[in-house]
Amino acid sequence: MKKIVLIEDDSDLFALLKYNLEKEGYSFAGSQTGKGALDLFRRERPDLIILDIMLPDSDGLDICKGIRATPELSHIPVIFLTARASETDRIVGLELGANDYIVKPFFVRELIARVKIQFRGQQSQQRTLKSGGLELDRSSCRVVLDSQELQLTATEFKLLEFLMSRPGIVFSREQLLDGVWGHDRAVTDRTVDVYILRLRQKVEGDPANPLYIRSVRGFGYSFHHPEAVEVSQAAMAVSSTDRNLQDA
Amino acid sequence: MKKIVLIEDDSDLFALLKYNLEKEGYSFAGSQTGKGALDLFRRERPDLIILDIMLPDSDGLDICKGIRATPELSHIPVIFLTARASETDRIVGLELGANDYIVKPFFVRELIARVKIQFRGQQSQQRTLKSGGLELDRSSCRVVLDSQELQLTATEFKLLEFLMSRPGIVFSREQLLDGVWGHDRAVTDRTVDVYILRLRQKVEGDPANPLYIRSVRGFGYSFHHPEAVEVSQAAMAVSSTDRNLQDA
DNA sequence: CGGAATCGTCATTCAACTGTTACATTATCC
DNA sequence: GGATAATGTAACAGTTGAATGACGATTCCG
Repeated sequence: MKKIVLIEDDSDLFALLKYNLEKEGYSFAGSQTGKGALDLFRRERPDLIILDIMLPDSDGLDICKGIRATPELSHIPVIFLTARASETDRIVGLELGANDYIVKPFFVRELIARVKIQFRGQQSQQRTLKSGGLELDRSSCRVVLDSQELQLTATEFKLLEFLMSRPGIVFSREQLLDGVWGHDRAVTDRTVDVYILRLRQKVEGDPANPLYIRSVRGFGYSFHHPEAVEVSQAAMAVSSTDRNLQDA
Repeated sequence: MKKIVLIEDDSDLFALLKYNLEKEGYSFAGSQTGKGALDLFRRERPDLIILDIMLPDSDGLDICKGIRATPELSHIPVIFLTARASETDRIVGLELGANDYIVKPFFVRELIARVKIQFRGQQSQQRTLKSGGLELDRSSCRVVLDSQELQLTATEFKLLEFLMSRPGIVFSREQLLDGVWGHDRAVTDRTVDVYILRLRQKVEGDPANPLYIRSVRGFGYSFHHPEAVEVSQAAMAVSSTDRNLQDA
């Protein structure tokens, strides 16, 4: 369930959007004042922020700057909401790091549509993730290894899905806990190790020689990148020229 | 450089956008007719498509549907451009898979800003650092030298990343300890020497003649500036020619 | 209710990494 | 050239980090 936080001082609009967003199935939180907005974000860890620019007590642009400057918030998409329609206002808003900019008055359904867009691209809408003999189907929550179905638990599945959807990228235990267990977790980071172990026991033919899940000492874990080999081969073609130069 | 393809029948607007997008440094292609648009996309493989909805010969919405239905194109972001401003039109456009929707008349700078948004996130920070045959990938924590992967420890990696991300700049041991080990370190500054040594043993072909990591006596260490490397390689190429000449 | 599956934690083990030291080597200055 | 300081290098002992097996707690399900 995606969580949205709204900062909007107009009570009518606030209620209207709250109603519609909740009806769409989003988890909702909000405030009618800009004061303490950043603290609210840190507490709620929303997946999307909708921000009125003109607030009586503070400037939405400043809040946005604050979001982008806070490491644990900087990745969250921001949609600006405003009555200002001048060119410079729009540009400033967008260039400040907003992901979208909606001018009042607007259609609620358009806002909903634009909210959905922010969530679309994030999850590589692929229904199935494949790598080598490993295949994960999101819609049926099934994992198949070499045409043999595996029995994964819910947590194991989510962890594998998280890793497979971002192949090659190394995640710290912290990031994995955030992504798989959720930010309001109460879980030790060592737990990740254990789940990686359990996953490997099911997924890897030889758990001692992991083919899919890589440990990166001091950093975390990553899923094997399918293109890693291709890339290094391409690099070889190029760099051989360099080597010839040096050899000469 | 990112490539953008524009489908827009209005000659004035087409020329205006072409001019501005190219001025922004984007590679540009386009057509003033909707016919054959999908073929154009398949040929050009753009990173972004800007699509007028109202075309004399075809419907932009259909083209968008076609994009989303074509596997090799489906991931490409689409921005709709249109004079239609009714609610249903906007919703349909957005829900059809468009990533943004701009109503005419619009400000060119706003369009540019919205184009940039589509590309943001993809390259929030430089993912890979390159210099000569040395390549460091931040997201996968990998280092490749002349197409051969190196096994670096966490500290070695962080040190190399620190230096490579600021090529040419000389850092004192103090600064390196702050940047790599953190402010709350309890580490002797001679430790830096040892890690530089270990890095050189892995990174430099000939540790006695460092190509990448330079010692600056009395000050500290620095990574070779990319241009400096090129120059030295160029010099090497020249001198080898000389040698060959003399040998001949 | 009972049993099984799942969850999260803990303690242990071992290999790898870390940081220090001592000593060798090199550069710099007079 | 020789004294001196800075850097390079090798070896070491302590520490850390990841893999692993075992354990109690919780949830699920009949």
